[in-house]
Amino acid sequence: MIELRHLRYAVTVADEGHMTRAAERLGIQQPPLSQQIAKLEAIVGASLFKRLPRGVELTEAGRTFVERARTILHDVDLAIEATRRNARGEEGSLAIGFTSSAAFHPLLSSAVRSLGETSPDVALKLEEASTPDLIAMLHSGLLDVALVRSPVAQSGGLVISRILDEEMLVALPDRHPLAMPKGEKPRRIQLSELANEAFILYRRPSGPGLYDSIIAACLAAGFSPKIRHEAPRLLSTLSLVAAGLGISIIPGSIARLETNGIAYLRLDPGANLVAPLYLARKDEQPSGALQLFADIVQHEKASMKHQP
Amino acid sequence: MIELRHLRYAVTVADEGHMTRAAERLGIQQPPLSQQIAKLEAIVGASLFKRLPRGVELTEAGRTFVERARTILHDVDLAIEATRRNARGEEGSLAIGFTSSAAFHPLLSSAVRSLGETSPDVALKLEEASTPDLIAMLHSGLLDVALVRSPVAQSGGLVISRILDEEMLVALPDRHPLAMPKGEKPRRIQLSELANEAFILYRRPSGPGLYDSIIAACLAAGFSPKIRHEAPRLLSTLSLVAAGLGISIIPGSIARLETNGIAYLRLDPGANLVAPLYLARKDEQPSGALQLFADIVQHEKASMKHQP
DNA sequence: CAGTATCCATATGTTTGAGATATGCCATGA
DNA sequence: TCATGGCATATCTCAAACATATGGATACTG
Repeated sequence: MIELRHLRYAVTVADEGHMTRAAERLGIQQPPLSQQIAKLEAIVGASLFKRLPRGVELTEAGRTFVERARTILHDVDLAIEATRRNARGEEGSLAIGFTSSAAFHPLLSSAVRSLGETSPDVALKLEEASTPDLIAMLHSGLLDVALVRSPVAQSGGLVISRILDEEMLVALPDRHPLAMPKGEKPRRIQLSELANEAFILYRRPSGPGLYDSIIAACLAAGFSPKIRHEAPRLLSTLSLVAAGLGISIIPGSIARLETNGIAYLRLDPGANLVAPLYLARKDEQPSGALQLFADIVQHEKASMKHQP
Repeated sequence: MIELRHLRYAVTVADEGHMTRAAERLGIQQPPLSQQIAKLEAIVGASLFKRLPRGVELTEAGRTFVERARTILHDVDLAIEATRRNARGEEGSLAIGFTSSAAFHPLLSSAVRSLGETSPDVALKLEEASTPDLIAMLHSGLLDVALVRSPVAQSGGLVISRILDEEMLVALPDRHPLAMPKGEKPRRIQLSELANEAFILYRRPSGPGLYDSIIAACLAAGFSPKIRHEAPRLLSTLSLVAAGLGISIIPGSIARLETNGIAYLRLDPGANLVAPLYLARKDEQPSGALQLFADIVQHEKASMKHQP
């Protein structure tokens, strides 16, 4: 059976035109090289070299063979290198999913940007979907990784890592009595102060999310929130708040998107309400690109923590 | 060092998704296959397979590697096949040289035609030159084979094989007294009958050829031929004969080219004058195409001998 | 839930073939 | 004519591929 060793030997003998010198280059003695070339000629079923009194010369069939052998050896090197690059996350593909509430977190955008800069040959696919859809896509292999807001059901076979907790803010119409006039020192509001407010919450029709966390926190504060409106899209909640139809509680990263007509109040730490961000992936060895992305996410998170 | 064996093993494991079945296909036991895959992963420096409870699955890096491995293995098969085809004379190149007096022999044209039909992928190069030039081109490798009319000097390193002897004919103006009127039974002429004729011979400025053979035969017949004209091209001799300026002696194969105004007489066998045809090539193992051509020449010659 | 089956990895022994060494054969060069 | 160059052949050694035995982990079945 032909091996790459045979190709390396034939190419080197052809280059040297001299078996003894070729053997030296190859780090073996001349008799085994002579034998291996003879074996190769038997495998191929053709004479590749003319044995001359002083050295050897390729036959025409030998020229045909050595030319292709050279290309094959080069392709082998390329195959190894491409595989290594892929394993290092320098090339390949990565399908990243996220919920709408995770979409606006700067960590996602900075990590994606950083990955793009670090590994321009990695093909990225971004997918926004609900948490259950994201989980299903992870299981089916349509996604490699997903950023979600809650630890999820059907997480068997997945690794769900809590990346960070994001502060939740109270969004209320800027003319709301609780809204601080400009110039006044901002204070942290107690959740219980919202007991009589009309709530506008964003709720996905399927599966859990921040919605349930907010409900749970209100109950813990001693009241059942009056949910007057449920918006089908996250940004719709802010529009309704701006229109004066009620208040909402949203992750801090979203606050930056819409400030017109809306005032944002921070909650008292006792409210114990945060918007966690989870990174979910399959519980198996990750691809190079996925490993790199996870590393970048950790790195970007650490960078954000130390910003003023 | 990576070998084709590793590529074959990886591709088969990938195809089966199961090491034990892959080992069966490869004709080895499962433990050595597992070890060889591990060695390959060490050589490449990346994990190629995820080990699952039931079988294995390619990693993304593994997919990159196996895809290229598959191509490489196919290219190896192509390299072997192309080399075999070349060695069999089914592809490659052949540079054939011939003297002007050999050019018109039907053996050359039929052999070239036959080679073209047998091996359409052999690139042919035909070259007409003088005998010394042909010999020099053989030595320098510009030609692979040459058809010449005389055994040559500086033939060291060459194999000169006499292929056949071609009959020489006397060419004379059709109104020449020696020319038979149409209808009369043709007879063979004695060389000596030409003692008083004006000879027109084709002589190349350099080197021997049929010229010297003709001179020698005339001397053997008891006279020195009166050479009135020497033509620079072989066909010129026939033109001069047709013009009535003298007679010539030419190889029989050329007689078919020009019959207008010329009568051809056969010589008495005692004239001992023939136009030999030699095949000259380097004294080393021939390429596939050259070997095939030589075989075809022998075969065509045998075919011609048995034609009426 | 315990026993069994599946399937790959590890440990150890055997066999094979690549490579080393010694030497032969042939052509060239001095 | 003899020495040298250079590849081929003969024989031996040992590294590595492979076989066998077994282990470890997970899934399946009764």
